[in-house]
Amino acid sequence: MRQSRRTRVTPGEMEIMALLWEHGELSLSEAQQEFPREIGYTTMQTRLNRLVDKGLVRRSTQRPARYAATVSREAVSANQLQTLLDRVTGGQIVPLVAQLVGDRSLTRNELGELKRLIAEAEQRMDKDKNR
Amino acid sequence: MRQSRRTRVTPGEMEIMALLWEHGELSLSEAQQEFPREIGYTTMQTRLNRLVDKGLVRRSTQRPARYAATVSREAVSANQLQTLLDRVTGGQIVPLVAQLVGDRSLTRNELGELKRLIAEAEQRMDKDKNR
DNA sequence: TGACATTTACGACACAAGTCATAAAATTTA
DNA sequence: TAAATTTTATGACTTGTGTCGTAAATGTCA
Repeated sequence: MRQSRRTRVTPGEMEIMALLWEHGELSLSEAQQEFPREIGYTTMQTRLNRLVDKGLVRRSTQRPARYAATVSREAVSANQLQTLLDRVTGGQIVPLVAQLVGDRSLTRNELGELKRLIAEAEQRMDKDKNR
Repeated sequence: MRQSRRTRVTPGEMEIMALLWEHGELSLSEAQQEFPREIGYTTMQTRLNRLVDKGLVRRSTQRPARYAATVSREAVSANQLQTLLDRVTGGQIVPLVAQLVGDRSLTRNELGELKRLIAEAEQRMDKDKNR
């Protein structure tokens, strides 16, 4: 899990990361154009460079430099989820899921998928046991 | 749900809110002493006052003023969970739960509780249907 | 009441993050 | 190759948050 411990990513930084995760490598000008909002060219430049300083983005050496994420969306998501989990329920999953399914009305289909997820987890558990 | 839409709470602010949620009303000096880390008296003062400015904390008028949270832990948690949900899976619950149960090994007991949660949600759904 | 302690009001400084302007350097094109 | 365009490097300003110091106001007690 490398040095990823210090993966503190602000909402604003997430915007940029999301862009790179979606499009892959982007040049500065491409990044500016693909960005969902209006944003100054040099603003995008600064933000990308700061992400590079943090090690979350890599900049190629070729002439029109290309920027790409160095961490996966999954890794960052997992990290944020864990942080929230710790803060909201002290790391306990059940209460979090309770809040999740309790606060909104799920479709029958979603409920079915959740059941399937749990069944799979049980199977994995049985498998481990028999190993 | 009032104007709570703008409940953006930074990690640092959460520390203070957690303190108030746990202990209820606190005076400034109490807050400083109960705080898990060493923190300057006036630092705590500033942080509490800024939270008051934001409307997340209320300050009483009595002499040694008492500070108390104006929003519940549940409300803020729900808000943060929703934000994460939107960012990580575009608001879809199933993938989020998948990541949750997939990344770690749950106990048989936890799995049982999760099944119960889902069963309850199904019952609520049936109830609505028959109403 | 006068001294000591606590509480409060203010202001200051640092750093991270968002915003962008300007100008130098490199590349493209006429 | 010279002009126009694009890319890059710097620096600046702003806001929000964390950290305190100082001093005035208020409260307590001998």
